[in-house]
Amino acid sequence: MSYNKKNEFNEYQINLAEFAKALSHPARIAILTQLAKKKTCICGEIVAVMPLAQSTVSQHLKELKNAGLINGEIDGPKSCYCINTGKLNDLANSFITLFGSLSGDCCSIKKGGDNE
Amino acid sequence: MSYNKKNEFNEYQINLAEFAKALSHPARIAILTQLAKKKTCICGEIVAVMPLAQSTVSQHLKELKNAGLINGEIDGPKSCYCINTGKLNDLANSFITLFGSLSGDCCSIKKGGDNE
DNA sequence: ATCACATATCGTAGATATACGATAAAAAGC
DNA sequence: GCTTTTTATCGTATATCTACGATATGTGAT
Repeated sequence: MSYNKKNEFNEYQINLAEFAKALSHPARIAILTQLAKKKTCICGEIVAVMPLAQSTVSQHLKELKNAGLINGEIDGPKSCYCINTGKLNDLANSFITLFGSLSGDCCSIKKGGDNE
Repeated sequence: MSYNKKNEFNEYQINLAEFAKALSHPARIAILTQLAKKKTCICGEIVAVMPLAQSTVSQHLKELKNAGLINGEIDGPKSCYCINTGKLNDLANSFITLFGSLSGDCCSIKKGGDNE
């Protein structure tokens, strides 16, 4: 019947979840980190640094682009990516706000020591 | 041959990605928000507020628990959940650090205006 | 012991995600 | 125009996620 109920939540929750999803693979974290490290926006270089096939990296780049976290531009035969700082900061701030709102103390459950 | 290469990334990246994955569904964001709102740790109440079946909510709770973001405790016939503030703050801080490191300015790509 | 209630787990169907190689597309150089 | 280089897309197999109903489990009351 229904195999996806994501849309029944509110936009704020959907947005945050989508952002989190974009970051939910180590390769995508690694790509973002790499893009930040070399301020010039590499592309084939990313492939070289990753333990993944070129096509797979390209797919991850596409997802990051779809999420709006990076921009891409064609530069001759190469492609040139860089972080979309505005969007990323926006979402990061939403996340930080969420974290803040979650930090309240909780009920009676054992605290201290048990961290997992 | 290999359908999962996540382990070929470093631990930091894997940890952040797992945290992000735990947050990558609106239902789980909603659950955390709800847990924070009512400081007393509800459980059946969560089901009541969600557009999901009881078993589905239970599954989401389990994932959050596996990720270490919430604690669960049996309280009579009910189950009682609450946010694991320590772990959540830890991970949140890692994320905030990541965001900080990504905020550098980028190459020549058009800036301003294009926010996807 | 039995019943009622709350929750967890099982089984499962369909959707998505992740990975790859193969191939297409687009630009630069010959 | 053809080749090389670089990247994107297609087709695909397998794994994982998401959802549900059904059922098991566990507790408290009767």
